[in-house]
Amino acid sequence: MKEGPDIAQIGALIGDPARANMLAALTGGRALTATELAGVGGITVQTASTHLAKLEAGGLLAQRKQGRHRYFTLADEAVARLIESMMGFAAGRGHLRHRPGPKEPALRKARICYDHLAGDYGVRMLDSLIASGSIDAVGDGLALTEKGESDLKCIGIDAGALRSSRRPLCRSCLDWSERRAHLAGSLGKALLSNFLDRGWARRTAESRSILFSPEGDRQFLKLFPIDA
Amino acid sequence: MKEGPDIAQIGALIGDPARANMLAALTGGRALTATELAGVGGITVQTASTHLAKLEAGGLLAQRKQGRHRYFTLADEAVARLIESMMGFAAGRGHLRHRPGPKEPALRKARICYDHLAGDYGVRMLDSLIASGSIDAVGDGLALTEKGESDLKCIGIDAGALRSSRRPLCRSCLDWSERRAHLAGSLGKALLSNFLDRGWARRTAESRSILFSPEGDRQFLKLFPIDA
DNA sequence: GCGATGCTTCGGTTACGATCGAAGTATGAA
DNA sequence: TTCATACTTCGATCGTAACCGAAGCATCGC
Repeated sequence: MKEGPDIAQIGALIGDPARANMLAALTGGRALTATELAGVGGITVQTASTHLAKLEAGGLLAQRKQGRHRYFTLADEAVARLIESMMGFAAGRGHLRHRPGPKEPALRKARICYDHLAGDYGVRMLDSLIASGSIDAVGDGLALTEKGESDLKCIGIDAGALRSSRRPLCRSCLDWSERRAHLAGSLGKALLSNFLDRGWARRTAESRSILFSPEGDRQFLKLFPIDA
Repeated sequence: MKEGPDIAQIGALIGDPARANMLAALTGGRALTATELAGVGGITVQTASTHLAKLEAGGLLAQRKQGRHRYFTLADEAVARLIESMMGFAAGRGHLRHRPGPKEPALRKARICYDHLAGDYGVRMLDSLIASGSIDAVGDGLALTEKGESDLKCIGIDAGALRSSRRPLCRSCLDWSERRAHLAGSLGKALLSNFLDRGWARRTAESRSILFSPEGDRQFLKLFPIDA
């Protein structure tokens, strides 16, 4: 009965709480050192080291040596998608690790998902882009319209350049907190970078949450209105 | 750092080889008894029983008592999608459990994926539907066109009726053997049922593969041509 | 009622892997 | 060179969970 690919291997890799925590932290897109990841996982560096070696051997992580540090990241976007999709699934089943805590509200409002904006703001942005006719939604799929392309140019995003990369321009990503889609892909990444560059928002040190400044908040809500 | 849903729990559930085998077998869509699943997992019934209880407690399985049998199925389509997406991921990383065996070719040609057609034939069918303008593909999304709706009516499928269900009509599902999309959703299910009803193909007892009769093969290839 | 079948629960064994202390390697700083 | 930092490897411990035999329920056929 051994048919098809081996999902048990990956399942087991993700199945350890310490490893799952590390992977979730890396979904934040930032490269982290072994010591930082040990903190995230609640274990010593030695243990973390063996975990990280396993994750790398399993193809989930990539590492980059830099001086005496070793920075770990998710191997590629596919890993990030897998983790996020499992989070979405888990959230739907009520497999929550804890009761809503203090940091939760900020996370639900806006957080980073690999390299793009997620949470309430991420969902709102996509809704608004669809409502304004900048993005076409067909089923699960998303496509940038001509109107969208010219609108984006106004805020300084060149969709044509993004299109040349092998990565899909628009991709929908299921949000585990909102249970609705937000915008991923290279366009999602470009938009978030744009907000950060403008100083509308900034990433936080240890968490995945994105903090908007009062002014950035105002601008964002103006740029992506929601009709009643 | 405990942020978000608990993916470790589901990872661990899928992470055991015996459980992974059972889940993969249930992706075949057929309801299986505990004894059958024990065989699939290569373990005794006692062990299988505890595994199944865990999977049910985790929300991955549903069971239905019928006489002295107990039939297990995946809890819902979301579970099937999760499993298939993990298979796609695993296949992409080369996490294969074994060298291609004797049953492989049949599986690659046509197999069942929860309740719709996958494998080479599944991919071909979707390609053909898109090429003929029956289905619109935008990004990852799929939508049935008016032409598609009337074409389907000719072979006896009422898309309007399917639309009334809560389940999406068209959904793309990544094929782990072909690494390309095939058609899922209620329409995917309806098409496969149609082929089975017509006697073009039949399911096999223990495997996920779908066997086409010579006549069914001819009809299928005629109905879903591929342009050079 | 009886025995047979399908499945679960209990008890005990076993093995694997997560864990950490301690020692070893590499890089940087002084 | 010497010390400090970042990380890995080694070795040993410990817990958990997978596993099966045997016994316990439930349901069917007779």
